[in-house]
Amino acid sequence: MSSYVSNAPRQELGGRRAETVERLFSAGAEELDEVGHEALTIRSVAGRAGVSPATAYTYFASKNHLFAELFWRSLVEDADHEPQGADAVARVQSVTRRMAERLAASPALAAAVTPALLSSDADVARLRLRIGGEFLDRFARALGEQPDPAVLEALVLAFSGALLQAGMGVLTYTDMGERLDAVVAAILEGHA
Amino acid sequence: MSSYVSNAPRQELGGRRAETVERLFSAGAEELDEVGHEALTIRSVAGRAGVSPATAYTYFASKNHLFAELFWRSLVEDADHEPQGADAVARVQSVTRRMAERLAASPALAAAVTPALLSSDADVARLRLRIGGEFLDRFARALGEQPDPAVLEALVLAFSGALLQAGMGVLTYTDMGERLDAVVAAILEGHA
DNA sequence: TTCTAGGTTGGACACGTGTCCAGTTACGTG
DNA sequence: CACGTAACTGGACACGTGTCCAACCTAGAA
Repeated sequence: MSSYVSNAPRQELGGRRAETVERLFSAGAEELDEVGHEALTIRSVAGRAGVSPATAYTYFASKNHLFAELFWRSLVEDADHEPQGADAVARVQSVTRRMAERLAASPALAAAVTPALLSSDADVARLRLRIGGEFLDRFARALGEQPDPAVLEALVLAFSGALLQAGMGVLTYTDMGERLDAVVAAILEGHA
Repeated sequence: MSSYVSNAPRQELGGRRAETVERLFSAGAEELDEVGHEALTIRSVAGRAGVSPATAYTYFASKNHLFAELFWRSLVEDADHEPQGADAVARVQSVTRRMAERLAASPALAAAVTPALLSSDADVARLRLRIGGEFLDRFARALGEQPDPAVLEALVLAFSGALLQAGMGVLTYTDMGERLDAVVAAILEGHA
């Protein structure tokens, strides 16, 4: 079942609904770092938001959709942040560092989103594409004019990989930042 | 609940059990590409293997554990394959190509394993580490002596990333092979 | 043959998921 | 104020998941 939120892109949803969805988002975020994504239930989120489960389900098709939506929000929240640094290496590193920091700051969300994005849910699929696009944009902007497509792709893949590894608990999100610095440098070496 | 299979590493399990588990593996693999990982049920696999669900659960802690175990098997099945090629680039590419081919050959398993490996299940966690180790080994071997650790890590991350993207359906597994060729070349450029 | 583990079984259990829909409540427009 | 519609509710539903355990086979040793 396809649900309301971000369903019709760019179309803000009206007054009452906006409030309800807002309350659901907050409740979701709180619940998430209180009990973690495993224990979180749409019903518990609904309860915390003072709303019935049925209502929650009109906004979010699934737990995974909620996670994806929360992640997307935290991503756009940070959209204004411009890559810092003189050369491409530094700029790309500033992007990965920034993302790693934000993930480290909300570990529960980070842990939730990786599996969530793999869901076959239609609403998740839509967000997945947007999120992927956003990553791509950020790297492209950091690289500057005429980026080598293979390099750009290598960066996106390495970053996704890091996300995956961290999601699996092989890497902590703070490690991730440091490791990616080296990886970025290695990838960009010889690509002035 | 921790289950039998690969629980005590290197310890083959005895006659009767070995047969049962074997039947479960085959049934699992068949079921997997007949109905896909979403629809697959431990109970249905048990049924197909001519075994009760309770029995199946003594071998596999969960659906995810089954997928991880199947993937691990398909990986070791291919362990003897040596990297081909004169230089590091070619050798690494032969590794990624090979993996991509195998994944393309069993798309259902590929689609199943990515989410499965993210499970917090203890049995899955164990396999996850082994699998990660295996990837690392293969790349290290392909790179030859004294590989630059950052390069090695970049490769592993890019590969995991590709796996993730393909798992999300952004990439087909056949695309994956080709794209990785370019990415590998880009990463290795300037690292003789 | 009888005994005894190791394996297997059936079936009930508690819980979570997402769906559905008839009925109720709140809002803003006339 | 009254009324229609948009939003919400409650509660039942079908289904899947993984757990548990007493009873039951079955093969091989005594």
